[in-house]
Amino acid sequence: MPRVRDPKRTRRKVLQASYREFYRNGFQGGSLNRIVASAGITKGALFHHFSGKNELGYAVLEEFLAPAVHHWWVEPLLETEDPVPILQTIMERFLKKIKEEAPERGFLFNGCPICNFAVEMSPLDEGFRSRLETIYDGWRKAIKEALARGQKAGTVRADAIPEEEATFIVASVAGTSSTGKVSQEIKLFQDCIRVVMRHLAHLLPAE
Amino acid sequence: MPRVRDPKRTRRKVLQASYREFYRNGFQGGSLNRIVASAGITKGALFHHFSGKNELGYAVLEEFLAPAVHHWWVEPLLETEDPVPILQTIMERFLKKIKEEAPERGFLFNGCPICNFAVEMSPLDEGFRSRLETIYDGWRKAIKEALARGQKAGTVRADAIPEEEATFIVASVAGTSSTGKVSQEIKLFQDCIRVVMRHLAHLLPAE
DNA sequence: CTTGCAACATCCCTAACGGTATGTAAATTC
DNA sequence: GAATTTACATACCGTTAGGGATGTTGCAAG
Repeated sequence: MPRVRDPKRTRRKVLQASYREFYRNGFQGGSLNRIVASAGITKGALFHHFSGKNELGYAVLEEFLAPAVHHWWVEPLLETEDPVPILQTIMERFLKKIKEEAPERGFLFNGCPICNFAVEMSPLDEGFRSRLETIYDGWRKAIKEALARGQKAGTVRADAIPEEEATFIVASVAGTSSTGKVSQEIKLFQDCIRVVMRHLAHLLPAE
Repeated sequence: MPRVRDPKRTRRKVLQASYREFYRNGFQGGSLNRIVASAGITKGALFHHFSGKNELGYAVLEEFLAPAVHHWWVEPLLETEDPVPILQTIMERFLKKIKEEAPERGFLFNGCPICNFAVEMSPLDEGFRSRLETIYDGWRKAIKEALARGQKAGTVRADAIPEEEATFIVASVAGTSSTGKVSQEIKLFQDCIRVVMRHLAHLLPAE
C-alpha cells in the first residue's frame, strides 16, 4: 500500500532488480518471484508494466545494456580520427573496473552481461537474438568506422581491415569475460587484455 | 521393458541425450524429463546411473567435453616444436566445421559447448566452476608449453609470452563462438578467425 | 537351481515456476 | 464531484521441475 504512486520509479525498480537477477542467475534461471521480492513490489505491479518474462528481458537489453555499450564504446569513438589510443584506453578502463570490483567481499565477476544473454538466449528466442544482434552491430560499427576514419587521417595502418578488426575486438571482450569468470583471477584478464593491447598497437602505422 | 540389459550403453545414451539437451537449452533450461524421453529410458534408469542433475552435467563435462578439447587442441600440440602452423590449422579446421554444419536445414550454430557451460554455470556452482577451470587450464597449458618449445627450437619469436598468448587464444575461441552465434553469419566467424590467424603469424620469428 | 544384487520401470510428491483473475485505491478527465 | 482509467495489491491457478519410494526383472555367482 504505497502512499504515493510513481509509475516511472516503479518501472525502473523492476528493471534494476531484473537486471541484477538475470545477471546473477541467467535469464532462464532468474525468478520473477525473486525479482518482485527484491524490488519490494508485487506481481501485479510487474505484470502491469511488462507483459511477461521475455518482455522484461528485452527491456533490460534495450534500456540498460544497449545504453551501456553506447556509453563505453560508441560515444568515445564518435568522430575521432585517432581511434587506437582510445581503444586502448577503453580496454584499460575495462581491466581497471574488474580490479576495482574484485577485492569486494564475496564479489564474483560475472562476465559481460550482454555476452551472458547472448550465449544463453540468442539461440532460444528470436526476440533476444535480434536485439542482441542490434547491440553487437552498433558496437562493431562504431569501431569499424573509427578505424576507417583513422586510416583516412593516417593514424591507422592502411592495410588493416576495419571490419575484421572490429569484429575481432568485440569477440575479444566477450571471450575475455567468459573465460575469465571461470578462474576469477585477475591475472587471466590481465594476460588477455595485454595481448589485445599489443594487437591494437600493431594497427598503428609502421614507422 | 528392454529384453537385453546393457548398463554401459544406457549410461552412454543418457550422457549423449543430456549433452544435446544442455547444448540446446542450457543447463538450467535443460529438462530431465526431455532427456529421458529422447534417450528412450525412464527416470529410474537416469537416477540409477546419476545421483542428480548436477552430477549429470559434471559427467557431460568430464566425459564428453574434456576429451573433445584434448582431441582438438591438446593432442595435436603435444611434443611439437613448431606450434604456430598447427594452431593455424586448428583454427582453420574450426572454421571449416562451422561452414560444413551451417547449410544444414534449420541448423543453428550454438557456440562452444564448454563456453556455454562456463558462462551459465561457473558462477552458480563450484562443481561446475572447478571442472571448467580444469578444462581451460589444460587447454591453455598445452598451447603455452607448445609455444615455449617453439621458442627453444627457434620456430617462435623469443619475445612472445607463451602464457599470455595461450590465454588469449583460448579466449578468442570462446569470444568468436559467443558473438558468432548471435548473427549466425559465417562472415563473422571468418573475419574473427582471420584476425587471429594474422596474430598467430606475428608469433613467427621476424626474418 | 536358487539367491542376491544390479539395472532398470512406475508412480508419486512437493516446491517453484510463469502467469491470470479479481479487487481496490489513487489519479486523471470531464 | 462523478466517472473513468491507471497503478498497483492479493490470491490463486495449471504446469513442470527435480527427485524419491517402491516395485520388478534380468543376470551372475555359488
